[in-house]
Amino acid sequence: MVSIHQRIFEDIETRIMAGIWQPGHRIPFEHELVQEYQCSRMTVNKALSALAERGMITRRRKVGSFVASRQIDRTVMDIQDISTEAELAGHDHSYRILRRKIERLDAATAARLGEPTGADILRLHCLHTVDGKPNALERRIIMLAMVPSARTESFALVPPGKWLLDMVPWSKARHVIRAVSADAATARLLETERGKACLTLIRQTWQSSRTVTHVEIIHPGDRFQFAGDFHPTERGIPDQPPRSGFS
Amino acid sequence: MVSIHQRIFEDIETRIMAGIWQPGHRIPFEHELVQEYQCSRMTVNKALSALAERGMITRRRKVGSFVASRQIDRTVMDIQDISTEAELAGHDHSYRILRRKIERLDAATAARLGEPTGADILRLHCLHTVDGKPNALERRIIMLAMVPSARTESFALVPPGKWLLDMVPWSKARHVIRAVSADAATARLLETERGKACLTLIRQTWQSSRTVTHVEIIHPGDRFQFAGDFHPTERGIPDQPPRSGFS
DNA sequence: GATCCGCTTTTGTCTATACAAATAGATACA
DNA sequence: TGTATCTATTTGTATAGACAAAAGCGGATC
Repeated sequence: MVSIHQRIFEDIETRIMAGIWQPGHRIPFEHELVQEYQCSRMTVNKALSALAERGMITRRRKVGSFVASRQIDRTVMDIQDISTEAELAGHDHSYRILRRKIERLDAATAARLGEPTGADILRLHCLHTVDGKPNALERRIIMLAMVPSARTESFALVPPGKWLLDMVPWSKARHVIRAVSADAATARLLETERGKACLTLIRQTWQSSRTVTHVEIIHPGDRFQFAGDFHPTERGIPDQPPRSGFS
Repeated sequence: MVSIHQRIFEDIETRIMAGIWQPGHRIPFEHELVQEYQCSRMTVNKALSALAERGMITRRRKVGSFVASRQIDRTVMDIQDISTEAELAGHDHSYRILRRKIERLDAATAARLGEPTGADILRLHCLHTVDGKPNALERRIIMLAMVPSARTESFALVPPGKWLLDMVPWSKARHVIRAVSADAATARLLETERGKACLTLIRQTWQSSRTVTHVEIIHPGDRFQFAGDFHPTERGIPDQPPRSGFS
């Protein structure tokens, strides 16, 4: 069920994480692990290479492999975009523009975005469909001062998110995830009941302190979730490489 | 000077970074790359495995390898223990144990966790309060085989999340965020209406390949959100961990 | 003592082969 | 028409053997 190289990896990882093998400790040589696990050197090598890749150990020819310096604990999660993910997973994704209008920023929205009232914007509403079912409602604001070419773009062929990625460099993004109950209009579009729990992702993207775009993506709670794995193995490389006489 | 697997890795990486191969694009099969580079499949496999490890491509048997989604769609958020998070944001946090019981894993839950039925567990339910208002309902399962000392711990002084963080090393965590409607019991505890949209964070933590704990934290949608900043770096985890908190 | 040379150990890479696991697609069957 | 089974393809894992590269070590030489 669990492969040998994975088991070796985990055995060593566990000992490092549990502090049984402190930073600087020499890990058994490949040929010793070959004896211990009764497998080939390539298998051991794969496990140790993976540990080195993750920065948990450092390896030096003729010297050996050593536990790297202390770990930095971080609990991080990554969030993937549903449309891209859907395509990758072999699902059918399509979208439809519900609204496309050039407006001026009203005071309330301007305050929310931290941009001046009256700025030219393009307001876009899209409905994303995965395998024939409505999966997400996208409500986007594009700052036309930052992306003038959006003024004439129809977004008929390329979804706005993808188009913007290719078009505009960005330097910062802020994400907010919240749960909201669907209002009547949203529920109708997403083909769900009113009041249904929906997962909303809000993303605002800046290019050097000026907003490029602000997007709100609303998913029905029963059709979407964010998921991600995390390995707490960010380890620094030791400043001075360990030497043979390390105690 | 540069090894073959490294060259293959870099060739593909370059094409992905330059956008020549867009997300979703199929990467040549291993046997095709073997032909192209005139090397063995193991060498190609090493390169592609490394790309998959880095999250630049996804691989599926019988199907092939594909360019993964763009980095902006794989944003990173950090998720902390509730009490730590509340304290950081300058809020007053307290909690109350609603249930603390040693049980055996039933078949359904066991399957969900990927652990054997009948294993000894500690089931813990906590209600977290922030600034006097119920903020989160925590439903936790601790595998007693992995954390024997939890059997006698009362969790009266230290919240279970924090206690476990200090107590048990972990090597992998999986997070899932979803939106759910509150059932009657949940709504009553969280002092909200039934059917209210709630944000649920599910986290399963492993040490090696064995589950340490599984926790479900349910927040009322109007009192909580996840938020995080993200700055683009090279593909991978950003230099500075983003923040997360209330607002 | 200093320098160079070669020996040895350990990791790094590569090959050719083999079988296992997953699964899309085709085929047979109820 | 739907379901079960088979087949072919692709990735995943493992092996045994080989040579290369890095580097510590000791010895020979100046």
